Amino acid sequence: MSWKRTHHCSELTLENTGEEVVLNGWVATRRDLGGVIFIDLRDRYGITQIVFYETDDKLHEKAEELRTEYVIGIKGVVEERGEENINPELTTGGVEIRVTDLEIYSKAETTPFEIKDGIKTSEELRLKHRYLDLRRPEIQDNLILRSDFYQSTRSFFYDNDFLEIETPVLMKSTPEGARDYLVPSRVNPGRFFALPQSPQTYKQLLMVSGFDRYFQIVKCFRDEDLRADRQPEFTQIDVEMSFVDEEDVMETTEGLMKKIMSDTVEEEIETSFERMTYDQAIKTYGTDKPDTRFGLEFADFSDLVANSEFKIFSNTVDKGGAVLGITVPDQGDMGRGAIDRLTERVQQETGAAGLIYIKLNEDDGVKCSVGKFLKDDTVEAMVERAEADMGDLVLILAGPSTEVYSQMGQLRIMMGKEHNLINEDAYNFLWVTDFPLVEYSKEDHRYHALHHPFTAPKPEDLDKLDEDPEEVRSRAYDLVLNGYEIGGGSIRIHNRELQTRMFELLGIDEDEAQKRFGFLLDAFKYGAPPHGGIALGVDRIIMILTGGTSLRDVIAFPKNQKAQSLMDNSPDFVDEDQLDDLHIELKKYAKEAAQE
RNA sequence: GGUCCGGUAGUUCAGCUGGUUAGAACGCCUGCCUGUCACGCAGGAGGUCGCGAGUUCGAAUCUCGUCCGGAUCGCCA
Repeated sequence: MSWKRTHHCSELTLENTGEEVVLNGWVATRRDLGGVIFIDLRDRYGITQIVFYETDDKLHEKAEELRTEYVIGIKGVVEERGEENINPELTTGGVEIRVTDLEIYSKAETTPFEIKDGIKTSEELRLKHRYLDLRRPEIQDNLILRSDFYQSTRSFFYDNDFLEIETPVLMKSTPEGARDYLVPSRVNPGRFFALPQSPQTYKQLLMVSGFDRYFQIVKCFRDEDLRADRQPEFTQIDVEMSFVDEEDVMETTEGLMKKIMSDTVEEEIETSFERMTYDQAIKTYGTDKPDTRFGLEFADFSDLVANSEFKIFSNTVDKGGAVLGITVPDQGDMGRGAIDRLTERVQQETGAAGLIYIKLNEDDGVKCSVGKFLKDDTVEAMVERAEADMGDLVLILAGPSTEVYSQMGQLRIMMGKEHNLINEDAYNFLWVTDFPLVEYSKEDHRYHALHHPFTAPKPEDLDKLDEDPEEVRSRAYDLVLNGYEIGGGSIRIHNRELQTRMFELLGIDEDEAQKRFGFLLDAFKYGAPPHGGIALGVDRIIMILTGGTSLRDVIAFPKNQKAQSLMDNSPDFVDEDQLDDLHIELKKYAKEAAQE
């Protein structure tokens, strides 16, 4: 039996002085001074110092047994600490509990790592003993914020007439897009369910059913390789609305984010968010998810150097490529060695062929690394366009358009981080709009939907759908926060004919379309409202709000880079019987692995 | 699947031009200590140097292979 606690560990203050209390918790630290033993008692709310005195000899003797991470209950009296003994670090720092009775609920072995913030232990060890890692206050705080986030989200949607409707976790596999996680069907030999990459088709069907405004906090699954900001199972806020256009969805999303920011991190943010077209984003930041917390926007020198004698520049422009520059402030005095190292790094990390620069400093004036091939007034014009001042450094890359923008984008981020140009306290929300509807895949020799096959094209671009599909813009929008894509959505196609045309464009013929998405096309026959929506990445947003850089710190039980759970060792091999039930036979190499 | 980085005490790391008994800090254990809160002091235990092979008189150190972890590219509509 455990004693019922009267308070938690961050509750007691001077106002409670003299009260008899019961506390439960874990021993965080023990400071045994001989005649007196101090214990920091920890629970998820905080820490309270409890004290054992030698004069209570039996109790003191028992207290000497206490070790880190023992789980205990104590009865005691709240006492005021002396002036010089107050600990300003703790909310309970003005008091301590003079223990009158002690119960040890559970002893603990020495933990593989210390239960405290800021540990340097490998992620492997932390994941293996995740239940211990989750005791650490900084991880607990992340999950507490996550809980607030859910609360805030539900309250926002409830207040705005949205319905929370669950969609199936076992659904039809749609090979379009990411790889599906498959679940075999015992009752239907040879058939498989897929876990949803997103409830996309279901939420559209809910619109057809007339549910008008839907949201769901939902797990999604993608069987692709992992990154620090990518887990195989992740959580989305999935939203769909009928009789709306882009503006309505964006406005709703902004309202949601405003409330979440206020409820979780107490930031009162401004709406409406900044907007930028896809084209603009690529041309000024080299990415469709620009981090606008710092400048370093691209300057395009292509026209200035098109006819220059420097062949790398003129040839690049001839072939339709671009010559781009960014101005790094106050780095005009960068030495030769540093620039060489930077060049090598840029080549290695971005794949750029080389790095050209213009240095502006008091000693050398304006100095371009390829100055002898360029006219002075060309360099001057470049400096002017780059808006570079004395003391600045202009970094230049040249190459095919398909590569140079993204390379420059990477270089921009590299410089932003290296020279501390990023305002870490800022939350920069940004809408990116006017995405291309499709892009051509050289690998598959066909067009791929940039967003998904249900995204509506812009009406004014419809006439280009057949002869110039890559020029067609879509009614899609992405929400970007501090350089992370935190959400994306679109106005959908609600017309059967247009949807069929779209499938055709993507190389999915009528039969195939009917087989894969027939249910959706059929639904559209019976009166589909215009509709659109968005999906927001919960894990990523929380990662940003908690100031982290890894999704693993905001998910209670995450997977490692190989999509395994190190704690419970999943995925794992299963019995032959189980496979038999599922009508599955392993390939030879898989069987061998299973037998090891 | 490719590239890069790492694997030495419970933890973080040092040792790596090959050479006596593999070190430090934190943690852990024991003792002392009545005002600590990173308690202090004294002492102590703790190692398959990821694994396998090779080179060598001799390998933590060099070579190859392999396993494990991470970052990144491909991939992620």
